[in-house]
Parts: sequence; structure tokens; C-alpha cells
Amino acid sequence: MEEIRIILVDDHVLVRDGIKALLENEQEFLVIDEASNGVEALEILKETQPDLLIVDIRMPVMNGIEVVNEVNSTYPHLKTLILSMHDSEEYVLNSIAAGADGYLLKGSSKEEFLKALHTVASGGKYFTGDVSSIIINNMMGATVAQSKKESSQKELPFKLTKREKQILSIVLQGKSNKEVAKELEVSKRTAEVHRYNLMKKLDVKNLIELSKMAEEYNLI
Amino acid sequence: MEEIRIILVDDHVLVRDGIKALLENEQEFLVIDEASNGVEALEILKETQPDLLIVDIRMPVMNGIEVVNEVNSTYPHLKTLILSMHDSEEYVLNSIAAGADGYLLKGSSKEEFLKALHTVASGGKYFTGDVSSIIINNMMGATVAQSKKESSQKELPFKLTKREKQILSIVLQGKSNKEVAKELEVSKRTAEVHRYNLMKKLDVKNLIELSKMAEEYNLI
DNA sequence: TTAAAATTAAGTATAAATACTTAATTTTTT
DNA sequence: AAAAAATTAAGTATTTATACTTAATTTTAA
Repeated sequence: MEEIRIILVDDHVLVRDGIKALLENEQEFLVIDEASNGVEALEILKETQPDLLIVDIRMPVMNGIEVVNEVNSTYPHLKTLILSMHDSEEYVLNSIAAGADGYLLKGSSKEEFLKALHTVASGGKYFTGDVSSIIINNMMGATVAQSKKESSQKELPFKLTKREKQILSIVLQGKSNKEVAKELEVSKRTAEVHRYNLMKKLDVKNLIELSKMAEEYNLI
Repeated sequence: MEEIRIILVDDHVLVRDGIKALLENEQEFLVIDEASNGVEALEILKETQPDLLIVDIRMPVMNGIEVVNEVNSTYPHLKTLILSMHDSEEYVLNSIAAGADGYLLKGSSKEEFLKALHTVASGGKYFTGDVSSIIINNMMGATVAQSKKESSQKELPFKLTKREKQILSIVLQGKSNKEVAKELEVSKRTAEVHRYNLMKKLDVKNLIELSKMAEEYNLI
């Protein structure tokens, strides 16, 4: 196995030196260059392409997340590991969105650091367990949603009749009363009344509010 | 601070004994009971309620994920930490869906184990970095989507003018042409024309389609 | 088996949106 | 400075939605 070529990007010399010292004992990693800010890093990348970039978030001129973003669109195969002092939601989520392959806190142990490097270098992701609250909560809110607390859906402060739900679902397809009427084989006036009644029940005064309301309470 | 009361759920005596031995040296944790499968665990919970459950996934009679699921709907405040031999996608994702607060591999270090316990006990989530590939990849597919490969947004097959975008955003708040006109201090007829033009550009024929389109191309 | 609720649909009136066209001003780009 | 694009707004006609009320049937629940 060839060694993994690394570029360090951090504005503190001490941090870079520390990491270099640490990696000197590991023959599978080779620090080939270093930069003290994002712009410098991108300059280096024009000439030398490493396998992995270890990037600090907070840096002058161009921060780590911007670097990752840029790297990701320009050199898609280059791996990026964020090394941050902070576990803020903003940093973590933006790192993921930017396409970072890993996220470590500077307080991590040497063992975890090396494990993260190996994982990321071999195509995996490594986000320290310390930031999993952020990731999982974001994931839950976005996709799986509830599960803890109340796993049932929001209680409706109103009750639609069966027919009204039918009309609602057709209305939410963008159909007019005339079209609703044709589809359900009733008079246009009937469709109008149902629509009128259900909008009154839901206390909305236009289609936009209606569709939001329907989504919120996942009617239909 | 009171000690954290724990119940161990694992079908291997040796594993339970190992964890007990490990936690005996930590005065903030107290193993109050143990079970060798899910059903047994739920039986115990009817009488004693701990703060935290450490659960193995593979168990006879009732597996760990089912236990977590059940615990989550019956005792929502009880924390659950999955201890697994495996980092399969199925296990990890199902654990999250079931509402587990943490996920550790049995190969974890003592330090990580204790950190995970503390994090979970205090209301956080702790998913070991070893499983972050799974979580992040799933997250990307589900929510953030692209970022690697093509990080740009969908190309618009049409171009709205600045004014049209303004009108659009107000229209999407459910406002009528009259209201749009008042807000932008133009005549109602002007608002009508803008609305007409933008709906034609977007090739939609009602508000529902318009709001879907706006969401899809994240206009506004 | 009644009473209550739901479905149907008409009447009446007003407001709003749709579907254009034409065209005078501004603003922006070349 | 000229051409192109954007903003403004009027005209005209038709369709659709809103805002009710009243009321005849059906269906459902007590």
C-alpha cells in the first residue's frame, strides 16, 4: 500500500507542527505540504494534488467550509477532513453540506484521529460521535421526523368529513370546482359548497394556506 | 449529581460481566439489573425504571431494535444505547428510526464507551464515528442530496425577472393581485400582468402548481 | 326510530383570476 | 446612443372563486 499524501490547512503553526509530529511516527501517512489559509491551500492544489486535506474551519481569508466546497467541485476525488475546535450545529451541518468526508474535534485522541484518517482515506466518512446529536437530530427533523416524544401525528383542531377530504385532495391537485365536480360526478355548485365549507373549517382563505395546512396536518 | 441507573440487555453473560466490571470503577454509573433478551428486559421495566438501557442488537426472542422501539413509545424518557458487533447499514438506520440515543461497536475503547454513556445519559446522542458513513450517506440521499458530483442547483428552463420574483414571493404568501399591488405600490393591473407573465413562463395554470414549481426550483 | 350530521344543490352578489393585446415609459445592455 | 428588455398599466371578455343562505335528500349514530 502506498502512503497517503496529506496537506494540512490551518492558520496556527503550532497545530500544524503538532499534527506533523504525530504523523511522522505513522509511516502510512505523509504530509507533503501545508497552508495557513484557504486561498493558499487552493494555490497549492493547482500544482500538487494530495489524497487528503486536513482543514481547520476557522481561518482568515477563506474558511475551511469554503475550501471543502471548492475542493469538492474541482477535485472530487480529494478527501477532506474537517478539524474543528467547535461542535456547533452550523459548522457540522455546513461541513456535511459542503461534502466533507470527516469531522473531528481538536480534543480528539490520537487513536481517534488516526482512525478517522484511515477511514476517510479509504473512502469512508468519519464524523466523531461528539457531533452525532447534531446529525441525528437534523436527520430526524428532515426525514424520519418524530419517534421520540409523540409518535402520533398532530391532533386536528377540526374534523373534515369523508367527502370533504375527497374534495380537498382533488383541490390540492390544482383542480377547479368544475373539474372536481366532473370527477366526483356532482354539480359544480356542490363542489363549491364543499370547498367553501372545508376552507372555513380549516380557517384558510386561499389555496396557498390550504396546501400548507394540508401538509402540516398531513391530510390526504 | 445522582448516579445513572443502568440495565444491561445482552444474551452473553460474559459481555454483561465485562461491562459490569468496567462500570464498577465508575462511581457515576450503577448497573441495577440485567436481562438476557428483549422480553425479559421489558418485564423488568414494568417494575424498575432505570435511566439508561444498554442493549445488544442480536438477541434471541426479541432483538435490540424492537426493544428500543417498544421502550421509546412506552417510556419516552428512558435513554437507549445500542451496543452492536456489527456496523451494517440496516442495523444503524433501524436503530435511528427506532429512536436509539446511541450506537457503539463492541470494539470501542473504554474511553469512548464512557463518553457515549455520559453523552446519552445527559440527553445527547452518541453514534460512533465508525458508523458515520452510513448515517451521512443516508442523510445525503434523503435530504441534502448532491454536493459531491454536481453541487449546483437544478438549471432553470426559464428566467424570471427581478420584479417577477418579487411578485412571485408575495403571491406565494397567498396574497391577491390587489394585495400585491398595494405592497409594491403599483396598480392592480400591473400586478395582474406580472402574475400572468410569470405563470406563463413557468407553464403552470394554478397556485398549487406554482407553489410546487417554486419549491422544486427553489425560487424565492 | 328519531335526531343529528352529511351530502346535495339551488339562489344571489361580489371579488378575483385568466387570457390576451396594446403601448407608454424606464432601465439595462451592447 | 441605439437596441433590447423590463416595468408599468390600460382595455375587454370570460371563467372561477368567495361568501353567504336556504333547503331537499341521504346516511349515520343514539
